[in-house]
Amino acid sequence: MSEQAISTQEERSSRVVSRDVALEAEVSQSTVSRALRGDPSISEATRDRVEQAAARLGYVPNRAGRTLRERRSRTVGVVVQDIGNAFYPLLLADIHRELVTAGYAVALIVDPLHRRADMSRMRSLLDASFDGLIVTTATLDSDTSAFLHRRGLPVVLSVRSVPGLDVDIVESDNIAAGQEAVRHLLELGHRDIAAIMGPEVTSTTYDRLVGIHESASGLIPPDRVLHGAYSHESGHALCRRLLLGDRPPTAIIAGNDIIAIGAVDAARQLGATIPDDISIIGFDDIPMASWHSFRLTTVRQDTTAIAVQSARRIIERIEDPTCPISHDRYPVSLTMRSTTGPPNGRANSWPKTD
Amino acid sequence: MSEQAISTQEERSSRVVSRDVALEAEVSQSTVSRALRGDPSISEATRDRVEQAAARLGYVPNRAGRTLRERRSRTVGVVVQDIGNAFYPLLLADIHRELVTAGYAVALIVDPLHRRADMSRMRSLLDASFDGLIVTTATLDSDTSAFLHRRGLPVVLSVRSVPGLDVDIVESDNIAAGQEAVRHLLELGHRDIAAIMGPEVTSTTYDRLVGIHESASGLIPPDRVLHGAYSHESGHALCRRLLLGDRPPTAIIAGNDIIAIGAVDAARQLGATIPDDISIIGFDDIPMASWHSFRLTTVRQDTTAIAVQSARRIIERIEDPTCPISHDRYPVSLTMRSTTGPPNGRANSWPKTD
DNA sequence: CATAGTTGAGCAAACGTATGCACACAGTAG
DNA sequence: CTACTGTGTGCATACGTTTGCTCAACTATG
Repeated sequence: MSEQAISTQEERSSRVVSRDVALEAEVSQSTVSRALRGDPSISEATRDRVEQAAARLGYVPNRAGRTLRERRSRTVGVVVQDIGNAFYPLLLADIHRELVTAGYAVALIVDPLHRRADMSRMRSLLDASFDGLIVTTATLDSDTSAFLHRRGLPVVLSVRSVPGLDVDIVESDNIAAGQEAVRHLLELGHRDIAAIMGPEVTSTTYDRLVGIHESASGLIPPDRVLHGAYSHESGHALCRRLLLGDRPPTAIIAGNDIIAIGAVDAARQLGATIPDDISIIGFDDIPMASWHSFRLTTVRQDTTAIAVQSARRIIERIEDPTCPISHDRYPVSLTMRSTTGPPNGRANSWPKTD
Repeated sequence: MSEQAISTQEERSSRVVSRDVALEAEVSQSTVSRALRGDPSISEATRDRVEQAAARLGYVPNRAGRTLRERRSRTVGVVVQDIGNAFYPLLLADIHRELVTAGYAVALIVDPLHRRADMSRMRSLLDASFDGLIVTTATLDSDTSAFLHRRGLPVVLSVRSVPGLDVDIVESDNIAAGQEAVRHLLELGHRDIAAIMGPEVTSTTYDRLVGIHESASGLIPPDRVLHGAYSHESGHALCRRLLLGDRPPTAIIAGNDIIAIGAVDAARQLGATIPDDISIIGFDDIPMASWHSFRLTTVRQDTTAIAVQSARRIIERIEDPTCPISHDRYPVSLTMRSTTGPPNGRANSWPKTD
């Protein structure tokens, strides 16, 4: 009871709690809560008084207290694998904007979730810090998302999917994307096509390959399909290997734009002219693809739409856990630029440099 | 008291709390807490029993509860302006790794903090969600960081700084960086140098310009210094303006690598040869700078060191708020690649295309 | 004037955790 | 056999919110 004596005005700097506001406004603590949350059962006069007191003291409600009481944190975790990859920041920015607008905070979880080993870090996702999770790192060989989901945590799989899971999924029509890429190259007259894809365990690579093989009808044998990371480095190295090999292809399908740009760099480094000597096509259409130095032909995916929808889905699922599972698959579209063209008949004039 | 009857085994899926574990292990709730936190006053036998019970039930401590009780969230907020900018994901990845290793969670705050207007969102940073903040968006004209800091929230300014603030700062020696860039160009023989910088209100641009002017000793008049966003687009547009203007410079200093690459793209688009017709130098040395298509000469800053140090500083400050203010300034180094060379005497052969 | 209805605000109980303090029990020394 | 140290647990409280319920004070109505 002696605390009342102490709490005057000078204690503003550190932590002001609702009881302090209550004292200042000469009401009860519950009235402060209600007034600030806009409860209609509080008279306008009281509300004013409370709001002014709160402003005077610089009160801001403690999140942990609210979370504990409400049993919801209003925070969504976004799991990303490699934010160094230009694609993810893009996605993240849109997801973030959407979630913040809806009143949710965003926690970033950079993580090699796919490794089963790291259970301890996975556990920590269950500590009720998050009302839900947007997972962009799902892999076909991992049951992580399934595990989280089974534990009752709302989960949305974004960009990548896992089949046979009763989880919301937001992705592109990657099979169509693969088909589109091949169709474009076939129309240009290419018959000798290779692919530099991402990890086999990602649905993006898997589905795009399905589409590729569907449209190429046997034209692309398994040994023409290489796998690596979704990185510039990988695209560079694997393209180099292809071009320096026995029988260089006339066209390369890259697993995404970053790989494609790596491939472009490797080809140029070897003295090849794009698209005359070698055509290269990517997926995604990240901003970089349109830069003048690349002008990359690519199968565009609507990243913004996926981001926005992922955010909306997770919110929907959080607020009504029983709503029906959804599977959104967004259409893709070919964006023609300057890295693809008809194959030339002549013998290749490269490598010019070693 | 009747709850005891209900809580058997089946309630695992949703939320298991420490009291449930207590019942399962036949100890008190406090013993569960102590056992799981490794309190030495708990006997090994009991600890084992508790741990097994916890495992059986899949218990994971509730973060909000702990935060409330401990009055610390073990969460650090990282404020970023534009994660679409390749530089920030890079920084973020390192910061994230470091913080997570130290047991802190990372919250991403993408934010135009510099606008005074948006006080409401700033307030929410004070809700005790964060034990501290790493701010990478500080601008010279904003008192946001000062405000947060004055409210007792530990703050570290990373990458960008604000002078005259008693806040920890981790940045590069940007004045030296500016000097270095100019020195390199002067040594190559350039006398007609222009600059395409970032926003004037950022310390990075400000300091680099200070260094530039110091070393150029009047060689670069104010009208040769352009300002824009730290973006490819801005670099592209401003470089184009320079090259199409009355008296194109022989060299351009770009505010960072993204701007530089934008400039490179613009120059190439106009048919200029780099570095023969125009030399371009950037700052940062992001991975992209070394890609074969650019091979950008740039003044390297040690992003990883800054990231790691920022993380360590904020932790230090959180755990001992009274420790002395630090100001780390990391050295930079010129990385010579292929976008700079001696100016050619000939009349420019471009623009070749309109 | 008494009673019912309406409005506005307070009391108190959670939410799940960590921890100071009390205390029971064993073992040793007196 | 008593007293006295440890050693290991449990009790109870506090962290800051939100909210169901109670209740006082009015106003309107019979």
